[in-house]
Parts: sequence; structure tokens; C-alpha cells
Amino acid sequence: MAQESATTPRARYRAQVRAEVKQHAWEQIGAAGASALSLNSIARRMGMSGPALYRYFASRDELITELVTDAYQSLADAFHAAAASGAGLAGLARTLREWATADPQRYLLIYGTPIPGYHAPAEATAITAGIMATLLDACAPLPLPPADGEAPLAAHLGTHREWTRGHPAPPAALQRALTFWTRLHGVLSLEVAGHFAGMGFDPAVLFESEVAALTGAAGE
Amino acid sequence: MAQESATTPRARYRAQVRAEVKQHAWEQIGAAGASALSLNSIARRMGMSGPALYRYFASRDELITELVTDAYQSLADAFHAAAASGAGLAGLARTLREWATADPQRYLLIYGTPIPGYHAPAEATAITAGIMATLLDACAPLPLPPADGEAPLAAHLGTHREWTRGHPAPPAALQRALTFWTRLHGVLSLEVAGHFAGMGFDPAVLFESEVAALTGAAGE
DNA sequence: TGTACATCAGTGAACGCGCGTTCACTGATGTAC
DNA sequence: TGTACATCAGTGAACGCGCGTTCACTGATGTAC
Repeated sequence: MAQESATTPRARYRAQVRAEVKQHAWEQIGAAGASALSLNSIARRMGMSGPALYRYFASRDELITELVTDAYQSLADAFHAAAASGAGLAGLARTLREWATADPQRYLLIYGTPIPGYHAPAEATAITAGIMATLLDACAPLPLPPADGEAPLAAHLGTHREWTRGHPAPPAALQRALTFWTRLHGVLSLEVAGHFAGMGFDPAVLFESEVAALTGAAGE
Repeated sequence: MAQESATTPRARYRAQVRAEVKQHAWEQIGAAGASALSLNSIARRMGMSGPALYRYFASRDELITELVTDAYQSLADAFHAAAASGAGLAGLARTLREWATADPQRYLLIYGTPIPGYHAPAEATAITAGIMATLLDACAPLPLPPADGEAPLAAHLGTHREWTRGHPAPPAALQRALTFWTRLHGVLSLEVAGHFAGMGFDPAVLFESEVAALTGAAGE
């Protein structure tokens, strides 16, 4: 069921072909969007016949699921690596931006318009929880209390914290983590989707301004 | 070329069928996403043959373009109506949220992942400019200077203001308008795409917190 | 008011295309003795 | 080391499907005299 852990020549070859299929899949998603992903067209580009790919992926849906999982995992890896090397909130923000702009389609596959009829795998939820934990850890050391108008959210989050999965961060940190997520997503998703094109300003400056607002202008 | 302005029975009938086609198109987009939009399937649902729709829309792309333009226009209408009845920044924010949640697919068609190979019509750009003007008008009366870390953005926007199309708002207002747009989009797009599902908190509270942060917690 | 004509909505057949997926089969690669 | 067998990658044909779009045509609706 799970793929064999041994590194027999055949297993290595399988892993190699699977990786090549995924790579072509990403290129295709980049060129024509996720819903245009086609096994036949990938096979053609690889010089194989369509049915051959069914040796490597049970169906088109399984391939998409792998791509989604890989995308989540690569973000989690980037986050954990940044945190491990001492990055704070601002560092995580910049890690996120680099990750997002490095491959816009990968970002949009996760955070963009949902693919119709497709449901994210359970694995993705688990990976997201890990990302959130890292984010909450980075928010904890900055316990600025929220301003007047924002206090109700902190109170609300104090009693609606299922999403933290038991993380012991105080309400102000929960608020900061959520706001980090939504504000940076706001800038990044519009940038990556091209909505700033032709507007004349530099999205990076806008992004840094939001980072400053989130970290209390401390910089890093 | 432009559709006839007279209200002959035939013209009225045409307008009616076109509207019905669009309505089915929105339902289909809601059910299966924009890239699954199919003229044949719409015709089937209307009890007509596929080619019949070519009397009303020159191609699938033209239909999509109309939907996109209609979506932009309906947001502009909502914004202008709110502004005309005295709404300030907070009022515009709530107008935006109501508009977005009333029909998530309409929101995502404009601000979600771009449809591969499709380019927004020039008309959309003009409508967006009108929306921006309304937003800038609402930002002008709140000239709170930006905090330390955010000042560089105001300075940058002071010299990169092509997108304002000559609107005389000061840099701090430009910054507020842009931030309004990206922060609210951050919350709304994640909410509408279902990314808050199962997290346990109420997106409306999060949204209101961002509104408070944008308006200086003045409420309205 | 009635007739002759033009306009237009809608149909059904057809074209060419690409898709996901199944199936029986061929050859090559690896394994067991 | 050599032979017999099992495993597995890949092929080509096929199925059924739906798509966008064109075309020649029918019938109904409107217009001009």
C-alpha cells in the first residue's frame, strides 16, 4: 500500500518517473491552471502513452492530491526551517512571501479559488496544524495588547480556539497569528494573481509595511 | 453593434433570454467553477439546443466577459450607493463584505485565481477606477499619519500613484485605501474559499476587527 | 385589413477535438533455484 | 552461472463522454405597402 521503502533499482526508477510526472504537472498548472491538468497531456510531453501513467498514479485526482500535499509540505518545511534558524514573525513573513512568489501556482493551488468538487486531503489539515503551531510560537513573544477596536476579536478567540489544537498561546497571540495570515494573504494573493499589475507601485513595499504593522514596527 | 436601445418585443425577449442564460451561468459557476462553464450545458438546462445560444452570445468567452463585467459593475453599484447614502470607510467595508458573501463565486470570479488564458476586459479596468475613486474619497477625511514602520509605504505611494488616476488624495489616504483593499480581501477571500471552515471562530468578528484597525477604531 | 417579404429564433446533423479510464497484450527486468 | 518463472513498465485499441462551433434549414414573428 505505502510505497516500498527499499531502494531497489525499480523503486528508484518509479520514484524518478513519479517526480517527473509531478514536475510536468506543475508546469501545466502554471500554464493553464489546475483544472486543465490532464494525464494524457502530461504523458504526451513525456513521450509516453496516456495509459502508462496509470502505473504511477491511480487517477487524475490522486495526482492532484499529491500536488496539494506536496505544496503544503513545502510551505511547512520552509516555515520550520526559518523558525529553526531563529526567524521571528518578520522572518516568517518574508519566508512566506519568498515561498509564494517563487511559484505562484503552487501558492494558488492551496490558497486560491478551490478546485470545484475537490476536497483537500486529511493530510493537508495535519500539515497546516504544524504551520500554525510554528506561527503561534513566533507570536507568543510579542504580547502587545490589541487596540480598542480590536479587543473584541481577542476575546472571541480566547473562547474559540479549536484551530490552535491546544497550543497554549494567549488570546493576543492568537489574534496576531490570524491577522498575520489574513493580511499577508491579502497582499500576496492579489500580487500573485496579477491584480497589482499596472498600478505602478511596488508590492514588496506594501508587503513590508504590513509586516511592520504586524510586528509593531520592530523590524528584525 | 451595441444592442438596440428600443424596447420592441423582440428586443425585450432577447434581453430576457440573455439574462436567463447568465443566471444559469452563475449557477453553473457556483456548482463547478468558472472553468467548467459550458454553453451546451446551459442550453440543455434551458431546454434548448446548444447552437441556439449563439444567437445571444458570440462565444463562450464573450459570455464570461459579460459575467466578469457584470460582477465588477455590481460591486461598483453597491459601493456608489453606499457612498451616496453617507457611508464612510467602515460602511464601505461592510458593503464589500455583504457583496462578497452574498455570492462567493461572483467575488472569486473577479478576485480569485485568474482563469487561465482569460484576460479581463478593458471595461473592467474603468469600473475598477470608479471603485477606487469612491474608496479614496472615503479615506481622505481620516488623515491619521501612518505609524513608524508604515511610513515608507506612504512615501512610496506618494511617487507611485498611477493607479489613482489623478485623484488628489494625500499619500496617507492612498496607503489607507490600499491597505483597506488588501486586508479585507485577505479575510474575505479566505472566508469565501472555505479556509476558515472548522477553525471554530466567527469570520465576521475577524472582519470587524480589521475594519476597526483601518478606521482607527472609531466605529460608525 | 391583407398580402409579400424580410428578419430572426431555434433545430439537428456534423466536424474535430481531447478527456479519463479499461483492457488484453508485448517485452524487458528482476528473482529463485 | 544458467535456466524458469514472476513481476512489472509500457503500448495501442477501444469506450463513452462532452465540449465549442459551423452550417443549412424550418417556422414563426415582425414590417412595408
